[in-house]
Amino acid sequence: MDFFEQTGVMALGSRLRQLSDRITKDSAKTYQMQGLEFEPRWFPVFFVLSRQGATPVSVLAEKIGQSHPSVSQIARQMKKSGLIRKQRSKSDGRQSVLALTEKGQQLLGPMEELYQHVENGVVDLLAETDHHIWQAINDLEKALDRKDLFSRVRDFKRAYDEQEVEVVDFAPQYRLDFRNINVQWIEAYFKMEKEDYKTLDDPENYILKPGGAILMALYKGETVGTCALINKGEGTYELAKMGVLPQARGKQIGWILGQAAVQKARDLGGRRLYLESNTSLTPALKLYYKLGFQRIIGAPSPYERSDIQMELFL
Amino acid sequence: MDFFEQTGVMALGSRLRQLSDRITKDSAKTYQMQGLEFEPRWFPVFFVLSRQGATPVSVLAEKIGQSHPSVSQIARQMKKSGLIRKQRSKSDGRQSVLALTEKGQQLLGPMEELYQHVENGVVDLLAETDHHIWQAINDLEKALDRKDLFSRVRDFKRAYDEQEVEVVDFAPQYRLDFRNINVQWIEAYFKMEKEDYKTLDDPENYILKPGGAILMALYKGETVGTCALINKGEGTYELAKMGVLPQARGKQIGWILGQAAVQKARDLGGRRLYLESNTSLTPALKLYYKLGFQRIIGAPSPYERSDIQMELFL
DNA sequence: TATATTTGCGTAAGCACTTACGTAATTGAC
DNA sequence: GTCAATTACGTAAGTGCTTACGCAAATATA
Repeated sequence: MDFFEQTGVMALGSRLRQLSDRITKDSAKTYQMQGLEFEPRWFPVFFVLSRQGATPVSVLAEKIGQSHPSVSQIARQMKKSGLIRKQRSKSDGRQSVLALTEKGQQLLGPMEELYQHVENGVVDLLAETDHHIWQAINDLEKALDRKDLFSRVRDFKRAYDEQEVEVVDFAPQYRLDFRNINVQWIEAYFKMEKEDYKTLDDPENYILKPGGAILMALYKGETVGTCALINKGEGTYELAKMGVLPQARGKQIGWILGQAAVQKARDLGGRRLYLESNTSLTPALKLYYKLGFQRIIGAPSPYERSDIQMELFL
Repeated sequence: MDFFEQTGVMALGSRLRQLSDRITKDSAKTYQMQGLEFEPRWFPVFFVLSRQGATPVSVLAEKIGQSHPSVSQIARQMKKSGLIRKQRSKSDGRQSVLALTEKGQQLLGPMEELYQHVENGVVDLLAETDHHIWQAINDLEKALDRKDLFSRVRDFKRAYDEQEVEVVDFAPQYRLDFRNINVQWIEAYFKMEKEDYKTLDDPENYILKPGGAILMALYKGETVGTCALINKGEGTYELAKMGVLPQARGKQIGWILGQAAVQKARDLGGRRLYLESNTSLTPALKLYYKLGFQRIIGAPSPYERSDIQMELFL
């Protein structure tokens, strides 16, 4: 299986499944050999019932680490085979309590014997390995419990992306990018309004000259996002024209850009940031909350698409 | 998951599956995070196609260690997503050759980046474990390739059973067992014949006195099988009345009993063993062949159920 | 005490594989 | 060259799990 050597760890899930299938298939054969009409998937339930006696479905599910429908299905099969009995709990009418029948009890002997053979077989098998799978799985599960694989990968990606993202001040060569990025997102969700054309076509006069600012986000040197601060007087700036290209989403660019904008507003001597948005843009709103903005009511808006307003005191 | 600590290794298959599911689920999230519309199960196929270029379905299946229908299904999904192209091979009209499309090629960049993040995440994860899962799986698979789990377990069971089986000579207290075991199997497959009653009801006079022998097999002290040698004169003995109780099957009792019978025939000075059976009793015939018997034709039979005759020179 | 919420569990459907099976193309045997 | 055997692969159905959903019983809240 040198395929897995090449892919490294990307196909770990696939590989574990193959191993699991292989071992489950062999288990099935051992039951048959022992003359037992018993399926490998029943084992966890059987085991718990044999040690604990009658147990409700949900408790079983929790103990064996599977979902309750799984236990429910196993129960149906085992009941059909006459190994278990199912009863409503008297103390709690919702619970369905499973217990071994006579026939189920009779399996205990041959089962114990089989455990012994399997134990021996596995010891024999593991004697040939340098690295102990059982402990390795234990260690792995504990490590995953502490922090799952996704979170670990995500953190590495974030660190990588952050290092590739750069926020720079507006310069004439960005005029077209500034316009395009904004047109892109506005047209994706709404319609361009008169107000939009004014500022996007001539940002120097409408934003910069009155004491505002424009920031550009670069990812690996490419312009992928932008936002503007519009001077509203009395220390208030409006955070507006904030957009990130769809192909660059998921790289924390909005977050980095947003933080830079807040800092820029402070640098400009601002005391309060203000923005207008639309409740349908949930990811954007989440970002604003994360940046510290809070919802306010009132104040008339020049944008038709605005149905929520927020502010942040610096 | 202290459940698995208790079951030991019996639920290894189940446990590996849970691990696999857990990791696959996390993988799916990493693709999403990277902004890729890509499913974990596609990865092996994608990987091979990206390294090797166009490849037929069966070759892919072999390389990634899955069945060809699995590749076929993955191919359908990936084609629907526009990542691959499917073409009949020109050199072999049966083959369906898969290759990445333009869109598929475009995934290569982001994918490579993701590999890096996942690699980092996994290294981070494994740094917390004392036992290395990757090597452990490698070792385990190699050990399974040498001899699979079932064979190992089976061998331990055989050794155990053999040690629990004892073959003893007939004694008066076995008269009922001898009769019952034979009636049991004869009635399960055929009908009792007059000849049967004679020998089963009075084995001393019909078998032992004329110079024959009867062996009883005991499993953990219980009588579970029997067979008889009937003296036919001129150094020929008939192996007959051989039966093992159904609940004791799969413990090599027939084999042990058969070997003992052959040895007993030699001890009695026999030169040739002879038997009659029925072609519908395949497990029995397999045993006889294994003991060294060969099929012969001719010779009249007193049994109606006999349709095959075999002999073995001692 | 009524009512909303939560809990237990069954059914249905989905997912990532598998085996079983059918069909068409190729190869081998004579 | 013909015909049987083999090979490639698609579809269908099965397996061992999952999530989604709905109903009824129990519990919390007012």
